[in-house]
Amino acid sequence: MHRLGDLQLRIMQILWRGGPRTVADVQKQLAGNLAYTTVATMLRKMENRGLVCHNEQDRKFVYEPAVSSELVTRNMTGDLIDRLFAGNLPAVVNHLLTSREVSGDELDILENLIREHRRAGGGTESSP
Amino acid sequence: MHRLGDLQLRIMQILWRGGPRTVADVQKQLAGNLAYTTVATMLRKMENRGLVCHNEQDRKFVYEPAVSSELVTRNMTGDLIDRLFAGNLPAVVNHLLTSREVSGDELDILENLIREHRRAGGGTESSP
DNA sequence: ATCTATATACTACCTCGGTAGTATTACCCT
DNA sequence: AGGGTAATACTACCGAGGTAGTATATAGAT
Repeated sequence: MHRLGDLQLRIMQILWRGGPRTVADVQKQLAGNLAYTTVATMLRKMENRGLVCHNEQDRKFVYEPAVSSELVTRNMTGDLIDRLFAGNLPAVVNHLLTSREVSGDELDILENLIREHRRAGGGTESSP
Repeated sequence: MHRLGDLQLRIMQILWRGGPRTVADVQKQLAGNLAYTTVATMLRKMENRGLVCHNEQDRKFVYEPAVSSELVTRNMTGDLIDRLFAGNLPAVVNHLLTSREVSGDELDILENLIREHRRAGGGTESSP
């Protein structure tokens, strides 16, 4: 469902930041001088896809996200994990650890994340 | 560099398995009855992109991967992590833990992964 | 009343993934 | 030698992301 291209994702990220939202503002915040009409066209296409919506105000379209950052992130990562790792979460993390430079500090953070998640009731008990 | 579509990735996965590699074999192993020419065309396009290469043998093209599974996996995950998480690995793991059902067993496995990785010399010491 | 600046709408074009039909080549069998 | 069979080559087409030009409406200034 949600497989966003580069430009679309960058636009969503601008809208998610909650700042200004007219076409002109989005264009200004997009690094890389895209034509005004390019941004406007993209926003219209994205609205057709249900990614954003707009209100008219003062003759200008003011856009806002129609889907949350969490949902898009979840869909996109889930999609990749299914395609590359058959949904196997430990395989993902293993790949991340072995294919990247991970600092000791980061390893600490990861351990804490897991600990907290376990305490926070996360963990579908499986083998009792 | 490496942003593979669904069909391309499924074909690579078949080739990575090391089994038979003629067009007919790839077609057979692809679930979902695609036309023979579809598979052949896709393989030719993928060869142009440097994803696979072929040798002729007995009047048949025998394909094999030109890039490793590890490289493609690394590029695709890295691409997504850069686009969604600005390269922040802990943010990725945090998202994975909070957006999915993770069993207690899986949490154990993750902790072990991190421990082993730390022992195995992984961990670019940062704050000495 | 008209001109100008700005905003949106429409259209066009390119690339790429995906899908497949048609054409061509070459082997093999009788 | 001729015909079937199986392989590759070429071409075409669709949808989507991305890019932008042209047309049109409209508010504001003089």
